[in-house]
Amino acid sequence: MGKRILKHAILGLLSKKDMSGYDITGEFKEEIGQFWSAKHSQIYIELKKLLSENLISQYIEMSGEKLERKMHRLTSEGKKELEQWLVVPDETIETEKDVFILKLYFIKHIPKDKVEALFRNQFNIRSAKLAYLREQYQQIFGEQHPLEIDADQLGHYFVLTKAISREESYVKWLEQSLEIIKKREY
Amino acid sequence: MGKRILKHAILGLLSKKDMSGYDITGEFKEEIGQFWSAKHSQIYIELKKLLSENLISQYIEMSGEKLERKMHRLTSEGKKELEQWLVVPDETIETEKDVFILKLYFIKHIPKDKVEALFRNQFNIRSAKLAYLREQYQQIFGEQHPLEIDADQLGHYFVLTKAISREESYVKWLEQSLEIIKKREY
DNA sequence: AATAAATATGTAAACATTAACATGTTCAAT
DNA sequence: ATTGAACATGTTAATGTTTACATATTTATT
Repeated sequence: MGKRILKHAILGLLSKKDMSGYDITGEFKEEIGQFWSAKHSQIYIELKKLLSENLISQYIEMSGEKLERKMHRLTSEGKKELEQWLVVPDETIETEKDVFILKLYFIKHIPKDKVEALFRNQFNIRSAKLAYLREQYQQIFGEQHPLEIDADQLGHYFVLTKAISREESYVKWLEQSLEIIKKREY
Repeated sequence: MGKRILKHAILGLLSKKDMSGYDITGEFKEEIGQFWSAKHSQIYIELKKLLSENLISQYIEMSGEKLERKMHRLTSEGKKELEQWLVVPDETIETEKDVFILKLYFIKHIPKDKVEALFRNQFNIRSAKLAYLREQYQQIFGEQHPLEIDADQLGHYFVLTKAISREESYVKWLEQSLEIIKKREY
């Protein structure tokens, strides 16, 4: 990190439509949250920074009589910044941190029954995630062929298929590994 | 984060053998670095913290005449702390951040030729990583059957197979997705 | 003998992230 | 009418992480 990813993630989200900080917080709870996310406390601060950098502008929309929604819109500068960032290839890959696998590296110090419990827990969480992602896919793309997907939806398509692929691979590996654990005298 | 993962990662590494800060830094450049890593600046500070918490002890080993290696060893308290941490199932999964996929979500704003360049770049990096991991696997486990692997090596086996599985899935998805990009008018 | 790479440890500043604190509005259900 | 959930925005403190600064030794190569 240290590369202002959140800055550009927000610029990207705002390139789709104007949003409030609350909206952006919500986006990170949807599919893109599988690959980047942030808490509202960080988002409001980043929005301020982007305003002071003139990459976005702000206007107020009212929800009812008193409740303000501070909406944000990309400036032409912001759009330029986003487009420049998007085309730069990343030479290195950051560590995709995974505490479960880290723990497994130290399996020697985990009693066999606890290992099985850890595996089952991880299997349940990952399976649930996979089911959710597949449901999302069905709802949005149904039986649509990838070549027929609207250009506006292509980013969404790739994110969803990537997330599904990641979880399928994870679940499959969990099943295979648990089998090994069970079969071994340990 | 905010859950002292590095603390426990270091305790775990020290459970295998006594190590210096430099050694630990090196470990995070090996396979376990696929799932957790830290820079030496963070590690030396964490070691100090662990010392003050009495979870590790320190002694000096000399490399030559003047060059000190400050070795660290788990205390019984440290071992207990590690064992307790290992068996706690994690209820939530942290976002596995991936800047490439984040960028892809905003593909609408990337010119087609640049998209292909980004894909090729990612393909090259991921393929190289996969090749390295497979080589490691061959060197360490060869044609050995998982049921015959030494208990001491089991953690290593799972970390390596998980990393390989992750990269295989990634590369496959990259190939399929690039095919779609190429076939579409975009 | 000189040099570069690897070994070895540390600190400081900047930046990123989370958790907790803090407040108020609107909408839906009872 | 009340209550709870969702909507909405912010700040502060603590923690985690990276980058850059800083220094010195040992080993292998030329």
